[in-house]
Amino acid sequence: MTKKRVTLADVARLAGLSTTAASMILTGRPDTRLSADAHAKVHAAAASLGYRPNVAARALRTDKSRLIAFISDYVATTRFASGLIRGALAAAEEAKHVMLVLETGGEPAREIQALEAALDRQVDGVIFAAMRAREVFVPDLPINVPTVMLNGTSARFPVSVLPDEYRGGEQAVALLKAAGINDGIVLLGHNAEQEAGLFRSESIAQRFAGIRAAMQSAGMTFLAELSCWNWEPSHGYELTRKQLKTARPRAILCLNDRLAFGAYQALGEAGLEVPDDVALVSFDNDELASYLRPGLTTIGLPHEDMGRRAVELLLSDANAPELVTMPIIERGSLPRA
Amino acid sequence: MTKKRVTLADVARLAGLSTTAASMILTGRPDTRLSADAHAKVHAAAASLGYRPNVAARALRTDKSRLIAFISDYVATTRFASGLIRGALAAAEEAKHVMLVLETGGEPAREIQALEAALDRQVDGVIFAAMRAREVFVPDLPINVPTVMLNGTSARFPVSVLPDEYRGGEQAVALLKAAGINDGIVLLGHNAEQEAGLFRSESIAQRFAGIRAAMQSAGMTFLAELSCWNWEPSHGYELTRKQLKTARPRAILCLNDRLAFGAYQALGEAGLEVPDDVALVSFDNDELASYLRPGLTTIGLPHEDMGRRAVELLLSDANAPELVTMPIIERGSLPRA
DNA sequence: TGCATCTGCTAAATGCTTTTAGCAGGGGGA
DNA sequence: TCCCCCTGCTAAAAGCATTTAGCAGATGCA
Repeated sequence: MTKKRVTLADVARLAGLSTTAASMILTGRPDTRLSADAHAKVHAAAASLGYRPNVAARALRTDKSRLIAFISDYVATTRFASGLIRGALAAAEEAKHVMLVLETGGEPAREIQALEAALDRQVDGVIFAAMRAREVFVPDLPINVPTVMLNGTSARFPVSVLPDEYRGGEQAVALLKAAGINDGIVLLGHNAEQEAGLFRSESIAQRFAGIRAAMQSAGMTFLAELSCWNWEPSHGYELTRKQLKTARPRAILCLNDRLAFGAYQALGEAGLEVPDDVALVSFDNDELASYLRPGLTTIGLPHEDMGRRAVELLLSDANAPELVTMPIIERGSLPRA
Repeated sequence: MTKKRVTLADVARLAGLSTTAASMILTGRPDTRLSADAHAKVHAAAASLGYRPNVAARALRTDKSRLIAFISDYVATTRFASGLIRGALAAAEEAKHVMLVLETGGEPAREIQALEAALDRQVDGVIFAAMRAREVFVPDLPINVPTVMLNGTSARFPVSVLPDEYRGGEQAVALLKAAGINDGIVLLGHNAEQEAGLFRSESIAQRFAGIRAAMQSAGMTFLAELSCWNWEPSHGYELTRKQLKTARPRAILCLNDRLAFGAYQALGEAGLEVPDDVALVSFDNDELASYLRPGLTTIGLPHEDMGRRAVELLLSDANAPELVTMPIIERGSLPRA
């Protein structure tokens, strides 16, 4: 069980060459002058011994660890944004890197610890991921490796990966229009006047902005704008129920799928059919959206793509922020045009 | 930006002592004979220089990396079992370890690569996590660090962490009985006769076994057992609809929350009230369960606890499997007794 | 005074790989 | 013949921390 590790020296000895030669051959150096015979012998020896390099020793010498730190507030923790990790993991694997994941709960003390733990391990780069897109607190430690902000921004690190919410907002409105719905639309989750002083996140602000711009340029206005701070199913349910008592909308533009879920419940209770009586569009492409009947058409948060992109940017030393486009997931909650 | 790292030698120099002394003091060795004065000087020097040990160098010498590998098939990837990671991450952090997460999609080639990547980095232990509890394939490589199976089992590694499904099954039945429901119960998701030759997983088999044992010892029988292989909302919906055409059950025991979700939809369409017309109990405590109205009472999968437990066992060199109890999450889908 | 023991500390080896500097021998050109 | 260059390879240093073995001086005891 506790066999000694086989080291490069063992390989070299078996091959009858120096460790220098073995190292050069196994790391695939290009400009070496070692003979084909030497190559063959070293590879054979390595294979027969089952040699695996000691990454710690290599890291010590080269200062490269093929390790990426993924530091997030709640991403791993919450099923909601886990697509970010999934994409990052996949891209890291393709680039033959490995990912250290650290969760901080958004607490500064833990953020410092996480970053220190990562830096101590000579990570080749760090990704700061936020569950909800926002200005992220980054501990004030010297970081001398590439850094990218995922689903968040930081004044200190310019390269970030965010969903293109503005266009997403526009698309939601476009979907309604394409379905022939021009009025009787209720916006569920936000009321510009009531929430005037409040700020959710830059990303959500973009979503609003895209929606409003598209509405305006199409000459459309909302029948009502229903505000609530938390976007949970129960709020969607209550707000929709209340709305139904005053005027039945032709469509509901929901600011996320959980609100839409609540709206479905209220609509169902009222005996209203989706999409014929009232249509819905929403945002996020939460798992829920596909469970609903009929399925909810929604502008998806491209978490997985974003995660991928983050490690790609990290590894390519990019230096500009990137917006990734939100996919339109058409299901059955809008009438066919 | 690219300042040289400060090394132990720098600290020692500033403190006017040897690196030996600095090392001993900073690692907090117990039986050293260094003076209080020396301790103070070294700590002061380390603090003023912002010294951080080079983990690679330390790992090289000590063969300990304070790194745990979390190798899973689909856990990080799927929001479903992400609680496993969450718990593991939290426990690792408490134990001042850091977690490498690797995802394999259940593909042997990737599993080998993941394990090699982990072993190359001198991890102090590895956790093999499976999304669905099952006999897990573990690559046939020499592993000379503690290993625990999380939500799965392996003949090679005896220590595993599994949910106590048998008791969970019993509890679900007990809940029904406690609510005064003794008959008219349909089991949604499994039919013992029809699925005779089929095997889902040991864990699910335990769930069935617990249910049957409890039914039998209470002298109860099912009104019907509805079989379907995949436990998605749409199946729950269809099966429940069909059942409603022949006989209305007093209660539905759903094998997971997604099936229950589908059942709610069918019940709603039929104008039936939960829990007064028909009651439901289910398994998993999926996020969905709390969104339903009324909330779904369910026997939860204790993923987070399991994840925690896995790293605790790993770090304590345990050698026996462990069953973690499934919590009863009471919401509103059963009548109050 | 002489010897053993303790106190407080350090030199040097060690872990494994990468990389720099350079060696030995053969061939070509003058 | 002499010198230079090329080929194919290696010795040794470097990277940073931990750990073993042991040294110098002080103290205790007879």
